[in-house]
Amino acid sequence: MLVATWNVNSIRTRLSQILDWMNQVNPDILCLQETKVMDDSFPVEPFEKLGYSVEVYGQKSYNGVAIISKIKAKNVKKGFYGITDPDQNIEIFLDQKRLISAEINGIKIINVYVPNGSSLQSNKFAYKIDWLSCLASFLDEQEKKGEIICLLGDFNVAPSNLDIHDPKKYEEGIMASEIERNALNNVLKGRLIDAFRIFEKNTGHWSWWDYRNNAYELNKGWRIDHIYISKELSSKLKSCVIDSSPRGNLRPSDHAPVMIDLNLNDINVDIFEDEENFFEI
DNA sequence: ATGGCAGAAGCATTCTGA
Repeated sequence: MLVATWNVNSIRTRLSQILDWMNQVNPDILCLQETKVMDDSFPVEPFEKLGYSVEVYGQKSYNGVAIISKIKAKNVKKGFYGITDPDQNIEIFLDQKRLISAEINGIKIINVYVPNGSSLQSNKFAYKIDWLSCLASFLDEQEKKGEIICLLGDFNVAPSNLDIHDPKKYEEGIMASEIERNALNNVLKGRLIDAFRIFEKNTGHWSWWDYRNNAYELNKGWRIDHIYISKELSSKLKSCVIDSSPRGNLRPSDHAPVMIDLNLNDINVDIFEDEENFFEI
């Protein structure tokens, strides 16, 4: 089962590129971020023609997430919900559509578009840290329910200096600061694994290249789009790749898709049954 | 330190992103 994430930076502008990519790659689940469109304007039909079901949670101009899947998603939820931590106030996050979750093949798919934060001095940075704190509480609730998780999307955080083309230049800057990395690690809490790092230990692999300064041509990128999976799923993980080729398209998104392949041959497979073969982090 | 490039809204230019 192929599960992919892609910040497409406008579904309407990128539609033909997304369909082309889906025809080539044939993903089972594609999670999109920055769709930038209200739900009633989302181009659902082209995906349905390809045999996919579409779930959207969008707004005008900014943000917006979607889950596109061959198997219809169950228990679709939009935004944060079910958080019991009294310190969290989800009301303040309602106006920005950044999270959609659903059950597919017994796996809880959580598709996120984490706020960028602008700069460490900005109010938006505090919002980013608060949003990640709320996401941690949200994951706590999923863990309580015993959910098998695939948390994926645009995190706007490079987890380590290996994930930045010039870490010295961006040291303690936005997407690279210790505060953001700690906030992300507090979401993961060791219960979720970075699928990409199971296979690749070296630097030089990016999922985002700035539109400016010829960053893609110079391969000056960052790895900020991630797929995190429950430990229970790690024995089912066959691969995790970043497909940088769409970044070379005419009028590309500034992000590339990231994809995992899970070995779920039978939709009724009990994913709890062989837990003896975990990868080490 | 700043801008650079791109998309949306809307029709000139501003806001936002990363």
